[in-house]
Amino acid sequence: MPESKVDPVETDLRMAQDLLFFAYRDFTNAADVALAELGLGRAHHRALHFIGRNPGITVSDLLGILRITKQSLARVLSELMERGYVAQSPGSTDRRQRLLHLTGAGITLERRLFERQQDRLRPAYRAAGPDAVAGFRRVMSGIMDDAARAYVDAHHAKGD
Amino acid sequence: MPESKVDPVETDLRMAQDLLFFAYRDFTNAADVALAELGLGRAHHRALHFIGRNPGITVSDLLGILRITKQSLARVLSELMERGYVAQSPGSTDRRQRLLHLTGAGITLERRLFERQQDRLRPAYRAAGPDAVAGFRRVMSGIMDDAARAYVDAHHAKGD
DNA sequence: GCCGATAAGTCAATATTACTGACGTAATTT
DNA sequence: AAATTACGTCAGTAATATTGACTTATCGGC
Repeated sequence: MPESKVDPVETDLRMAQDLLFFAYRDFTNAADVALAELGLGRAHHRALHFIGRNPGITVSDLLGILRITKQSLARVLSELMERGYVAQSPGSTDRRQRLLHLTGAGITLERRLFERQQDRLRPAYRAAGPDAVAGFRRVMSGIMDDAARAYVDAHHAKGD
Repeated sequence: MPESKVDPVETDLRMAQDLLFFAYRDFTNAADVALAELGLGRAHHRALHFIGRNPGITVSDLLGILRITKQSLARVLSELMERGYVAQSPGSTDRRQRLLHLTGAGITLERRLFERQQDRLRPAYRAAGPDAVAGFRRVMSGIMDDAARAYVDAHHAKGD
């Protein structure tokens, strides 16, 4: 593979800065209207997403994914629990743990937010085609750090 | 192109949520250490980037790109001007405008921040290869809105 | 069974980034 | 001359994040 020796030129990397800024801005914006109706923000959406994708996740594992402080997460989590979107249950082997999961209402809300993001994502994927999507995956995986890449690999294994 | 009829399945779209979160998180984090040393934040970096890529940009055009309010930008811009990273000059045809550009120090700082992001981007691009990068571009362009796509197309035309 | 380490929650204070709405000034357009 | 535009600014507020210290309950090793 001779292309792996070709150094990406600076203009390519400049473009990537723009792509990441705009795509992330508009992708996250997609769910904002639905969130604002409920008085919730993006931090709540992120928590809902990762709890929904990882039912029974511990607080410390969630902290490790989000990379925010315990205090920042505590506010978001207690609001989500007050409103009945998230519930806790003590760990079966380790009772210090409070395993997090979405309630029925939480699943419904998370799905609604996901649908708004699908509206942006689905046309982009269809227009770009499967090969482009595979390339997108490879580049995005390469940008994130090792721990994040391990998470993605574990959750979205090839034959999954 | 039969693949354009294939609907992306939900697991693909779920993966995209993870990819966007982690790649954006780690990409933006890359410049944070250098920013923190100077007491600056990501908002300052974003302004430096778009002024640097668009010398002479007007305040309202910059507002349209960043999609923040005038007040949020004002604070960031005045800090950057106080510290001598950004300067203004009146528009030649329309003297109401304050055209923004980086000073020598601003160019140096922006380049330093860019280098930290290159450290993440360059290995990802090299490992993924040119075809993957092209796919990455197509998908990311598809996710952003029309105005953002027009900006990217104008700034990074095929034969550029 | 004791004891250090761990999981989680909490308190207090603060910073960054963002928002809304209103108002003022200068320059341009009609 | 009047309306509009570009920019700046003031006041108040909200969401998200931070650091540091402290408590409670539980676990694991000795």
